[in-house]
Amino acid sequence: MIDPKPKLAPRALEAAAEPLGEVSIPRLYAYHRALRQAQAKGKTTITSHGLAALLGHTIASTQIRKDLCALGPLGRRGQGYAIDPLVEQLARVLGLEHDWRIAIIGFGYLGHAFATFITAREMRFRVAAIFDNSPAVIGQRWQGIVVQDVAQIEQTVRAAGCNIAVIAVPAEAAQACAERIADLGLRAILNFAPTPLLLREPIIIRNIDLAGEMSILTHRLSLLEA
Amino acid sequence: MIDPKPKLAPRALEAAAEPLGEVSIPRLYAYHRALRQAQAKGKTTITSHGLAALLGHTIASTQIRKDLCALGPLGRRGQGYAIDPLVEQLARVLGLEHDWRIAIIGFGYLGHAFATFITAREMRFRVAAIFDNSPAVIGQRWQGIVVQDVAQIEQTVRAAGCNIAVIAVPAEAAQACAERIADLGLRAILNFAPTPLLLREPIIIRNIDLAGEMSILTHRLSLLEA
DNA sequence: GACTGTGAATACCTTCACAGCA
DNA sequence: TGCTGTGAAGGTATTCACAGTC
Repeated sequence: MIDPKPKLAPRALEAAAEPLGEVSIPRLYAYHRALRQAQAKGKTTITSHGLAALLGHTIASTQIRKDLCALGPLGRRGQGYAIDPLVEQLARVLGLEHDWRIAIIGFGYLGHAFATFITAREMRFRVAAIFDNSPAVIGQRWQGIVVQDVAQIEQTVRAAGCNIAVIAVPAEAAQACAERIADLGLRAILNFAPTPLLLREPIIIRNIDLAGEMSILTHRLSLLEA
Repeated sequence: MIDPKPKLAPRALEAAAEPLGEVSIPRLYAYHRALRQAQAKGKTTITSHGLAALLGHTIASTQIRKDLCALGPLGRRGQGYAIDPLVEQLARVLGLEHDWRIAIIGFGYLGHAFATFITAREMRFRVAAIFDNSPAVIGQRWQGIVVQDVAQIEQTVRAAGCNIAVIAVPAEAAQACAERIADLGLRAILNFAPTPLLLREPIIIRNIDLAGEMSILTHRLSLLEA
């Protein structure tokens, strides 16, 4: 008999491995964003080509169909997709139904910028606690939230019921912050510090490496000049 | 992230080197960063395993060798790599030899944070012009640079000799900014606005989609709960 | 005819295994 | 023995081609 499942790489130790590719998620989010705009304009159906056009053809319509097809039977052949159920299903898959409570650690310009940015666009993301270690910053208010001393992380994060941490501290301090966050039982970190976070627990980590992004630009620019 | 996947005529790369994979560049940058730290500690040689350890084993040593091997004959079998020439070659490939002059468009929290962050770590990146459209911000100074009205982009960017633009304006304004930048002849954009930029010229674009990154976290968190 | 859904083909990336060299 | 360099294998993501449906 033929073995139906030779799959599964020795990846992180998660119970149910995701059936959905990591790279497709940001695309799904982009679809969601574009479709809500279409919704707001009163549109009720759309084709994969139409959606590609909304996205400036940065994603091929074939790719869009593949992605959406993986979420279930959402389209009608010959017709296109009904937008409402599509948006709903995307929100479900992306986990946008919950309200997420974010702890921001490090409230310099970056932490500040992130807080402002993420709450401006997405109602589902709520900043629930803010920490810094500078006396000049501790005690400040941002949208009614008082910036706490990082020493308070354990009590405050627990009390505020945070489930996502954003690390926006200098590289030297990031690892220690991450460990405390992990010990608290949080399972997701967005890390702006240009250093890898090493944790024993199975934490979901996304690194945003601004200097790394710049290096892609400079690399390709210098190729152009050659 | 959701970059157009620059098919682009590969003739642009020409004699320089074989097409270096897009994904490898941030890794090369991470090597560069780690190796400079090792340099600062007085180390002069390192093995691929040693470098992997410096990176917290987030990258396999095999991968490191593959990446470095693509840059030329840099290691000595049985010995390891001499750090100095390695750092030098990495800097060359990444385009870190030039001084890059950055124009920041949109000087809200995000633009401000980016300016501070990128100049703090990397001497090669210099902020050369800053723009905003808010009267409250125009005229402010940041490290000696006066924030200009966005209406001044054409004159100022040219005069300042900028070669990279960072777009940190609201989504609605991003496309127009990008077009003006492209018309000015700049060839690289780092875009924080959550909208695809559509340009006729072959511009190198990197999108940083903060909400998209968050959606990856929420997606995987909701899988864990299931 | 128009559009979705999907196996097959392709391109790309990473890991493995080991040859080559100090 | 220890380590780099590299072809081959294994996986994953994207594109193609077309069958299926309205």
